[in-house]
Amino acid sequence: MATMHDVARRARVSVSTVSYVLTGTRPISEATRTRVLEAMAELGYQPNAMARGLASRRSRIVGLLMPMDERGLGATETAFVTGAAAAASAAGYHLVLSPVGAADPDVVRRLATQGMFDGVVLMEVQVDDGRVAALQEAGLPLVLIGRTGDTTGLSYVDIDFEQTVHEAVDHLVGLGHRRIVYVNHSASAIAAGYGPAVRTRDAFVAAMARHRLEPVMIASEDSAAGGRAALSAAVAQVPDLTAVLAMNESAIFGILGELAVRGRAVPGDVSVVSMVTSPQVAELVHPALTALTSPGAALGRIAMEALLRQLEGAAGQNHQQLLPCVLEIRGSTGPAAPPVGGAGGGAEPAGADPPDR
Amino acid sequence: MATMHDVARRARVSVSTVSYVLTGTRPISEATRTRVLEAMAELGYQPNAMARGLASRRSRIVGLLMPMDERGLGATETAFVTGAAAAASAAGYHLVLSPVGAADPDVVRRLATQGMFDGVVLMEVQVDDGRVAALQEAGLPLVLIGRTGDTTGLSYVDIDFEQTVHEAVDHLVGLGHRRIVYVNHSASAIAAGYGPAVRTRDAFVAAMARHRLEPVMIASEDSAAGGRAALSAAVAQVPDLTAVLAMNESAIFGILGELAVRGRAVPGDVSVVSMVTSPQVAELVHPALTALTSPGAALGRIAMEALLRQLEGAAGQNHQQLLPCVLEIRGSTGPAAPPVGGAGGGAEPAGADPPDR
DNA sequence: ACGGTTAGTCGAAGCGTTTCGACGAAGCGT
DNA sequence: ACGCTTCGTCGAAACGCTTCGACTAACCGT
Repeated sequence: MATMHDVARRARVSVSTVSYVLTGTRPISEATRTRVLEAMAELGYQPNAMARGLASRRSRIVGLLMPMDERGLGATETAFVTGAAAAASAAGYHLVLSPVGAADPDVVRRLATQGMFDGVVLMEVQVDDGRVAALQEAGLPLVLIGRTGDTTGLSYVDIDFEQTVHEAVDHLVGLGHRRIVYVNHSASAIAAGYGPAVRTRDAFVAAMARHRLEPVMIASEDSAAGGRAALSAAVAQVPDLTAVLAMNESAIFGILGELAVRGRAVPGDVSVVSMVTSPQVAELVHPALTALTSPGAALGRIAMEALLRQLEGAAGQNHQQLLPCVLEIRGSTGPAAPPVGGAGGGAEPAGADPPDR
Repeated sequence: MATMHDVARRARVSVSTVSYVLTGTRPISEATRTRVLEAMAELGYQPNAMARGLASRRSRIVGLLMPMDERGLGATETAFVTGAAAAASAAGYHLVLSPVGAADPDVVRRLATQGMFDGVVLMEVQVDDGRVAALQEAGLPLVLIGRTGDTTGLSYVDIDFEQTVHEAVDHLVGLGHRRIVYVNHSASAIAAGYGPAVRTRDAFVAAMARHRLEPVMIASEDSAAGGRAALSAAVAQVPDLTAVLAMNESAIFGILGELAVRGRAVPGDVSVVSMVTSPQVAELVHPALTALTSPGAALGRIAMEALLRQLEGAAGQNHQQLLPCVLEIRGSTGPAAPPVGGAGGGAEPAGADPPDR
């Protein structure tokens, strides 16, 4: 590995001159500049990242802090990561992936004071999140994906859940649906203050109220089995439901499966809308899902860009931005079935059509 | 940020002593050790990662090099990443995610000579991959996930595709299937020498030959639409096929959908086996998919552990390991339909739909 | 009682950069 | 022709750590 000394010697200049050529912090004559550049090329010189980091107190490394449990990442989270990674790499920064549980602010504090990160993006933020405080105390530039309850003085990007839910509900109500059930994330997620779960819950209540409808929400585990159970619970509670709104990308398939088993056609008998879903997933089933597709990669990218801006320029103001999911109407929603003839729990006139999907 | 000097002063020892306490490279008396430790605790001292890296020539950072195109990562690749990240973090290493296209060895070379990485794991290796040579020239410890054509002198872990395909074929043949079509990745992936695509193709030919059956392979784009097209092509070519073997996690849902549309029941008329698939995905559809589930996280972990071993101990020999996918029989396979009588036997409980993740 | 180890500690020399203060040589206005 | 900036360059001091070569005691066997 050639060092700056080697380059300096070969170009017959001092080390500092070489440094100035590299960083452009001081004027250098065209003549020496090219001489230095040539020397570098000839030696295949690459500046040493550690030394540079030590001397300049800027590592050009940013951290992406996220929980990483056994079940891996969902499509949306993966999109955050790839979006952020692409943005970092494009700006010449390295991106370190750090698995940090939502519950250990101490690990976060240690990371922060190691001086390895110029700044961090924190994912999967809880409404009340100790890690945020730890990071702030450490004085580390910080951008959240998601947000805490109190966001004053914080930079974040997040999905606009309120808007997203309203759009979903409006779409269904516009089709004539009145008895709409919302399948949220798990009860434990809600209890833990998981933002998306909590915010969509509240937004759903508000959206339904606006239409003078009664909001029924079911919490569901994040799995197909959870979805099946949730749909059963939904039907038990609202036997004549005509639409299901789901936030839970994992549960949605269970919901569809259970609907098929019960002989309720989609969208003939029941319309289904999936929120915060990727198009690939929505296209997987037949009929394809009407969905609110999440701007995952965009969020990751925007968060990273905001962080880098904070690192480069004036550490000035915070970047706070909400991006709604966009409604993409596909085959899983349709006009509400006409007012039910029979009452109660009766099965449906699913009739002829086999419940294939 | 407290430095070692501060700790040393407070503990009334020299800087080097503090360092020895930290690294354990030289014996330190119990008395001073505790004195130093106390000083650290009181000051909230954290060693500076950059300085340590510079002085010791070991950054404790490893790279995970992988292509990251727009469409993001599949479930299997994501599992590699999380597995590797967990292993790295458990060993006190940082993991840098570097998006590098399969086609730019120069970017890789630059990364390698920057001295930021102690070693790297390279994912999505092509059969003939310039990046491997670049990394080797740079003398950087290296482990592959996947493998090149010639693996002498290389460390890698990979899925045992040969074994996996044989198991899949044997399972189907054991159920009496004779006309089996294999849906592979896209033609362009195969042409590019994408290992999984190439190796499964060859293994499929071999496996079928062993049973004296004719191997029919269809290349399919990685999407539901691609899967539908592939199934159509398959039926066109082998109208009375009784089983489909798919390698393409994205296409599988299109295949199932198209099967349903054509009124072929799964597994009544056609059995379906999905290879290199995660249980979550397999469970998404109804009936759940018989699948060969990929040991994704395990591969990531093993690769990382092999790399770290190489970093710590003797840079000795290479770690070369193949892990087969394990067959998990679910509802999508069954006995072959009796020698063709009529076609459509009636409606089916078709099945299928689902998602990714 | 004496050279030879060994345990425990220190001081200083790096590691490869950045960055600060200096300094000579031009170039400027007047 | 005079001081004054500005330009271009240099040397040296950090940055916070690891590591090497000493050095001092205590301990060993003989």
